Amino acid sequence: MKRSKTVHPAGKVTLDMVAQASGVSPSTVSRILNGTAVVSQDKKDAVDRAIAELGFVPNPIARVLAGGRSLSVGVVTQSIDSPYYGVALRGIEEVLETVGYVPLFASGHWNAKEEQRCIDTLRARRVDGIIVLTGRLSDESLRKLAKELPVVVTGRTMKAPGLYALNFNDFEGARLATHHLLSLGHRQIAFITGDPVHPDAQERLRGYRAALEAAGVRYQPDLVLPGLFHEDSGLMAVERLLDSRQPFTAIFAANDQMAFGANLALHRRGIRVPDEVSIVGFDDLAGAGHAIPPLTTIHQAGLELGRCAAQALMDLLADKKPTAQLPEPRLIIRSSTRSLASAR
Amino acid sequence: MKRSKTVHPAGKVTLDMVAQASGVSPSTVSRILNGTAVVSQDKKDAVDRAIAELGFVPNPIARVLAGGRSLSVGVVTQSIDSPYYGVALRGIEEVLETVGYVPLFASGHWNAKEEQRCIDTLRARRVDGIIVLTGRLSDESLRKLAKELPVVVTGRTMKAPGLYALNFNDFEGARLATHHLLSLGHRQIAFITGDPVHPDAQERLRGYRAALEAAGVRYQPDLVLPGLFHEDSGLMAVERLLDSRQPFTAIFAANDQMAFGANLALHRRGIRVPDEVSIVGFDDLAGAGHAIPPLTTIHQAGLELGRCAAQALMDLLADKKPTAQLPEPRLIIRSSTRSLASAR
DNA sequence: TTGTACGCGTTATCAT
DNA sequence: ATGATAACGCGTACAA
Repeated sequence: MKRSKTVHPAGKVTLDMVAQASGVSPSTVSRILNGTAVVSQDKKDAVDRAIAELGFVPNPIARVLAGGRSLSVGVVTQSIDSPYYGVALRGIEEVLETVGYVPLFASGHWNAKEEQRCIDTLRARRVDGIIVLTGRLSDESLRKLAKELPVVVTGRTMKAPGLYALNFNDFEGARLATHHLLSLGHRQIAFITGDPVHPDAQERLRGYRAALEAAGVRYQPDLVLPGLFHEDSGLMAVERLLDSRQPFTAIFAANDQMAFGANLALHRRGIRVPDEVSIVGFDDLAGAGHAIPPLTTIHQAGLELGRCAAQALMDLLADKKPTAQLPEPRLIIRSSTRSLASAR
Repeated sequence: MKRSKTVHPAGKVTLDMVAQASGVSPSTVSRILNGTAVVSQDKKDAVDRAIAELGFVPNPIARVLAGGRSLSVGVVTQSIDSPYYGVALRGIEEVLETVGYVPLFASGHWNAKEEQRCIDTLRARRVDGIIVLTGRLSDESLRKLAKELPVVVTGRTMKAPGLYALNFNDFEGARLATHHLLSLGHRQIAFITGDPVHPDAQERLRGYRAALEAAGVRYQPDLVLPGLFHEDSGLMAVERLLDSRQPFTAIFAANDQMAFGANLALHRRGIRVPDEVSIVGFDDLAGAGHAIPPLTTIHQAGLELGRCAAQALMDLLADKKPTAQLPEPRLIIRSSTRSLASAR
C-alpha cells in the first residue's frame, strides 16, 4: 500500500485547523494567504509547513462571503460555440490561469436583455471583474456597470472610469482586403456586408468604400449585398448577385463564414475560384487555411483579443493602468485570390 | 422621471429583510424559497409579495456556504474552443438554463492531470454535479468522484453508483460510413485513424474493419494511415498515401477535420473530389455542409450530447434514474462521395 | 406550522 | 506584528 497522503480535493481542512497546527491565530494565517500584511518569517514558515502537511485548500466560497476576492472573472460571450470568440475564450483562460483566476462564462446570444441577465448572474456569483466580448449592451449600461466593478469590453471604442475598451481596427482590415483585390487588378468587387447592427459590419463597409475611393474606383451600391455573418447568408447573397447579372470579378465578404458560403454558391454554379472570381474573407478562422481553395483573409487575432482582454482586466484589478493593445490587422494571402490579368 | 424601481442586480436585499418586511422568521422565508417544508398559504403569499417588492435575489454564495445547493454544475471539456464539443456546451447551457442552473466550464486539454485539476477547482466552487466530456481520466477516478457527487460522463461506457455514462456509437457510425463507400462500388478505401489513445478512434477503426469484412473486402493495413484528429494530420496522411503509390479510390477519415485536410491534399495534387476520389468524414461539424465539396459525413449530435448529459445530471440530482440516450449515428450524404462506376 | 440559535470558512476591524 | 471578535447571508437542527 502506497504511503501517499490522499489529499481531499474539496478539502475539509480549514484555515482554523492550519492555525491550530501551526500555533498562530486564524487571522495570521489569512494574512499570510493573502499577503494582506507583514508577518514574521518564522510564523510564516510554520504556517506554510502546516498548509503543506494538512493539504489545506482555501474555500473560495467562504472567502467571498467574508468580503474577500473571489479570484474569478465573468466573461459574457455571445455564443459559447462561436468559431471566432471561441479562441478568444481560450486566450482568456490562458492568462487567467497563470495568475490563479478562473473564468465564468455566460452567453448573451446577441441580445442586450440576455447579456444583462448574464451580468446579473455573474455579479451574484461575486466575480471580481467582467469581460464583455462585444455584444449589444449600450455604452451607458457598461459605464454604469464599471462603477461597481472593473470592466473590459471589446468591439467598441469608449472611455470611462473603471472600464477599458479594446477594439480591433475593422476599418483598416477591410481597407487592406479591398486594396489587395484592387492591386490585383479587380475593379468590380462585390461586398457582402455583415449584420448592420454590428458596429464591426459598418466599419468594414467603410473600409471597403475608402479603399475604392482611394483607388478612384466608383462605388456601386448594386455590388454590396446584405449578409448576416453566417454561411447561408453569404451563399444567398452570391446567388442573388449572380441572378442580377451584375458583372463582378471579386468578392469581399465581411467575415470568413460568409466567404465560405459565397465560395459554395460559386462552386454550385461551376464558377471557379480564384480562376474566374477571387474571394477574400475576414477573421482568419481556424478552418480558413484548409478550405478549398485556402482562403485569403484578414487575420483578426481572436487569441490575442482574449489574452489582451484578460490582461487588461488583471491590470484594472491591480489598480494599474491597462496598456494592452490589439495587433493591427494583417492580410493573409492564400489561394482564393488571383490577379485579374491571369484570370480567364 | 420614470417611476421604475431600480433593483440592485447583486441585491443588497437579504433574506432577513424579506422576513422582516413580511413579518415572518428568516427560516420560514428560507423554507418557502427551497420548498423545504410546508408553509401556510397566507404567509407564503406575504413572503412572495415582499420578495417581489424588495427585488430580493438569494445570494448563491451564502447559500452554498450554509450547506445548500449551489445550483451550478461543473463541466470539464477539453478545449473551450473545440468545434465539436463547443456545440455540446451550448446544449448543456440550454437545458441548464431552463431549470435555473448555471454551468461552470473548465478545460482539461486532453490531459488527465489537468482534468483532475479542473475537477478540484470545480469542487472547490461547490458545484452540485459534474459533467465530464470524454477526456483521459481513468474510469477509476471517475468512479471515486461519483461517490462524492453526481457525475455524467460522455465518450465511454461504464456503470457506477452516482454516475451515468453516455456514449456515442462510434463503431456503428464508422461501419455506416464505410458501408456507404462500399455500396458505391469502392473497394480500395483508405482510412485515416484518430489518435489511438482515444477509445473513439479505436471504435471507428473497428467499424471500418467490420464493414470491410462484412462485404468480403480484404483489409489492407497499408491503407490505414495514422492521424491525430486535426486538419494537418489528415493532410499529411494523404500525402504519404499518395507518395506510397498505393491505389485507392476513396478515403474515410475518422473525423471531419482530418477529412478537410485530406481534401486539401488531394486538391493540391489536382485530384478531384468526388470525381476521382470520394471522401467521408465523421462528426458533421458546422462547416461540413459548406466545404467544397460539401462533405458526406456521419452526423454525431454534439448538441444532443450536451442536452442529454445535462438532462441526465439533472435527473441524478433529483434522485431520478436518468434515461437519456444519444441518437444513433446517421449518414449524411452530401457531395464528396460518388459511385465508383461514374468516377473517372 | 413556525421561530430560535447556531454553524458554514473566511476576511476585516479593532484592539493590543 | 498579532490576536480576538464580529460580520458575510443563508440553511437547518431543535425547540415550541
